[in-house]
Amino acid sequence: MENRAISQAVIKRLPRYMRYLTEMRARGVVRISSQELSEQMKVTASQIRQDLNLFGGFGQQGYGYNVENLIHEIGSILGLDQSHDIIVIGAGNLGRALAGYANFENRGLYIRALFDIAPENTVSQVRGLPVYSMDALPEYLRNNRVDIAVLTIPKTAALAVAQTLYNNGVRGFWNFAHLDLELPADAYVENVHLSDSLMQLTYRLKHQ
Amino acid sequence: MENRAISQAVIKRLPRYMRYLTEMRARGVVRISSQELSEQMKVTASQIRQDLNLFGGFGQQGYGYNVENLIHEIGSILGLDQSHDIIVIGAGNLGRALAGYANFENRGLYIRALFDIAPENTVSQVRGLPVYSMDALPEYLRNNRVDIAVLTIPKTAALAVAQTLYNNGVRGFWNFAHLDLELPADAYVENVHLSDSLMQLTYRLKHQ
DNA sequence: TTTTCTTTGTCAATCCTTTGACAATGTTGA
DNA sequence: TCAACATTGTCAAAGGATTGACAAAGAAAA
Repeated sequence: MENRAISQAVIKRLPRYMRYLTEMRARGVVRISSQELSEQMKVTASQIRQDLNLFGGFGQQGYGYNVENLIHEIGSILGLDQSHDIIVIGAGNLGRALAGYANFENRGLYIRALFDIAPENTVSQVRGLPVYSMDALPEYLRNNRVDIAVLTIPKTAALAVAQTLYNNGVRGFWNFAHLDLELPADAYVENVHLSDSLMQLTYRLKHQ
Repeated sequence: MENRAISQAVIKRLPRYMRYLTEMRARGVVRISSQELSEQMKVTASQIRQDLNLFGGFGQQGYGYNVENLIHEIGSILGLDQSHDIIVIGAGNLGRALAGYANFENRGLYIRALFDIAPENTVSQVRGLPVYSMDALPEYLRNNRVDIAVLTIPKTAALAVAQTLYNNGVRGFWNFAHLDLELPADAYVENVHLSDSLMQLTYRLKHQ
């Protein structure tokens, strides 16, 4: 696709554009100028135009951007034009919460199964999704495509499980365990540290 | 405390320092140089020294930093030296997952209660925490201190609930609803958009 | 003690990101 | 069809963040 290096800052903003545009489309908005969008999103119009232009000119002088088209383009940039098969490791509250996200499927993100070490969790089902024992993981990986594994397990278990997944071809990791996962360079790990974000809040409560 | 403006970038890094240092302390590490820490955290030593110096000199030339002391100092910067009373609005899987975080209490973060609109959820209990009906919220707020409200409710309900909370004195909001909450300037809102982070992962899977 | 070594705190240079400005271009209305 | 208008795409300037370098300060060793 594009060849210039896109900065992390820009990539982080794309899903946010997506959210606002999808919201607008739901309200029946057909076209939008960078100026209007910037007012709603509380960013500069210049930044929006600059960001979008990194990927090609999606707008039209004198007109603005077509909302539907822009959603399509940004979705394609984000890889949401192709479907992703996802499994969740750890069927605790967090794992079940993520597996239950209703909107993922609209974006081609399909949760296929959950895995858990505790027998009590392997009996029931979440949203009709199968919950398997961890023992069944290697075999599952041999027989099923998995693009992304969501890790909602304790940090003590995370690295070993991630390595098993990696060795069986999984390259996308959405990690909620409390450590920064380190895997070979061809694996893509998104570490989510929820408590880090809470601490930013306590910082601001104290200082502002 | 300090008077210079601290950039958002720095504040985001503080909890990460905290994590690595706590981990080290658990392994019995007593002192650490910015050089060693930088190697483990994969950042530059210069950045660590620069960050810490914004808040005062916690190190000692020729020695480095005392791990215990540094944890204490960063904790204080982050406001973890004072206790925070927290309630969770929405007792679904996500709300229960956050209410169940074991490590919060070590940091002075006390989850006091959950609230939910659905009767089925108000009967049971999470970790011994009371789960109240949403109707009971205004009265609870009149009788109890609440520093932070965690919102794990649908975006359609989020703004109205947040305004009720704000009007009853709550100023900290950890928002998981799929919208950017807008409240008066003296409220501190930390918006967490989990699906945004997943999309960064799909971006990288597609492009790298 | 004294010397050598280590490592911080800090400054300036570099690098990256954001913003403002405007020519180019297509839209809209007459 | 043409003139007036709106808005993009893009460039350069301004603003922030990160890095490298080194003097100052204390630790460790002799």
